[in-house]
Amino acid sequence: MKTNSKRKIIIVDDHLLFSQSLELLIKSFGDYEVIERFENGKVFIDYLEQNNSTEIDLILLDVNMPVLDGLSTMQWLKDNRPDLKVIALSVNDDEEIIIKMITNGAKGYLLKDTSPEIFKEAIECVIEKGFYFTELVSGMLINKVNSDNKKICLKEKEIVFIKHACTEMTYKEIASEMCLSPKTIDGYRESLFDKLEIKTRIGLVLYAIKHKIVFV
Amino acid sequence: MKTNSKRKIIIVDDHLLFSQSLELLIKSFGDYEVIERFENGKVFIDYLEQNNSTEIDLILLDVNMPVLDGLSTMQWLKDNRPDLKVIALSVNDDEEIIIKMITNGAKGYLLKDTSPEIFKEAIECVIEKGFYFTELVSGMLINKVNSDNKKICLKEKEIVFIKHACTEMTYKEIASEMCLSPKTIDGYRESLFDKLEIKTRIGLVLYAIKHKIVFV
DNA sequence: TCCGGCAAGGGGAAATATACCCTTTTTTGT
DNA sequence: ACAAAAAAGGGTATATTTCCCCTTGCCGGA
Repeated sequence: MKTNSKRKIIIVDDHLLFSQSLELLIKSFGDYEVIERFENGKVFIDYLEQNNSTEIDLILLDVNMPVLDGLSTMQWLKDNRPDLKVIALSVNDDEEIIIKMITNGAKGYLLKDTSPEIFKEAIECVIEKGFYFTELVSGMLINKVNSDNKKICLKEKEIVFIKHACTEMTYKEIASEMCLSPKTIDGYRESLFDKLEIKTRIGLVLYAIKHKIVFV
Repeated sequence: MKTNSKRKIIIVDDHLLFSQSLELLIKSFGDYEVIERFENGKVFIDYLEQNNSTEIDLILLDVNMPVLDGLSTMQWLKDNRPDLKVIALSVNDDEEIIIKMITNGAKGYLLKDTSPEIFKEAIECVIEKGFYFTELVSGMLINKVNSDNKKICLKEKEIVFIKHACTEMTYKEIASEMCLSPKTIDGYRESLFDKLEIKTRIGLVLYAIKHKIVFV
């Protein structure tokens, strides 16, 4: 199966220190070569569009990047190059992101505090067998399919309202900002309190921040 | 000045992929060797206490680590080993953290998306001249000394109150929780609104989260 | 030592803002 | 055309915010 040429890997990561260092690490494994490095999803996609016939064995994709992040890049890959194998790399173990990366086709998800040995194993595994999941990730997948039935879904208007609720505006001001009656806003509030199992606007703010609806 | 032996560097970073890769990068520069790597501040300090006479030319210290983070480690170094030169490494440019790292004696602060060339320059500069600051960091330092006069300082009771305010408790409940009259709580609230230039409890919650008084 | 100031803790009262419940009108999808 | 949402209103009870005042204790200067 394997030819005498080395496996071709691409790194997409905005942390230049990391990506350049990682290239050295990968080289030290012997069987691999890093053919390209990109500092965000945008330049990587540009490259793919220019060079759509290049042979690529594996992509190491950082999740947190400027311009075009790992998730958006993964979504593009799912639609345009589902043949490419991707291992997502990230510093955080945010369940939501991990699930999304995998449902968009990532073949593995590694934290950056993974040991080089595991890392090497993951690369080999994805290239040979097609996937590699750590216990952390498998656990999340199982956890997800079990709790997927009662997922809370917020409508667009509700999201807008929540964002406004996370400011010092009064409900009355929010209503006029959204061109709705204060009473309608009152309705949004009440149904959200019910849905999210909270009792006060403070609870709503905490929920919004925790679930990354608003950023601080 | 320089002997024929290489400069001795220690890396403290929980991202094993990064730290091992970085070691390779540093080696590739030629003049340096990584004599030890640690995965958090605690094990690093343990090492220092066991080997207090080891010659160390430079420490590369990650800011975000489990167990004992970069800031706490820096504080320990300031008190116990102010002779050691440290370059802080981080993915985020949080002004507060940067300032704190530097006031605790860090000789440089680099983002992980720094290019390897700048990185090499920073290492050389810190070892030879004693410090290296990027424009980003210098800008923050200037910005800081200009606004340092009106620094907000919160008292312990106020902090406790703020933490309670970031829950769904009413002020009355907070008062009884803190064994104070609701009126006293009202006084805290009013003076904080004034001090922090906010108008509502929502503003207080946002302030608390932004300034890491409470965590979400 | 006395006195003024100041900070912490507490109070009254009034104006808004929030929260909750229930009903009516309008839109919308099919 | 009809049921289901969405939008809006009425009314009321609490909570929050604002403003001004009072006591007590402590500390530093005259």
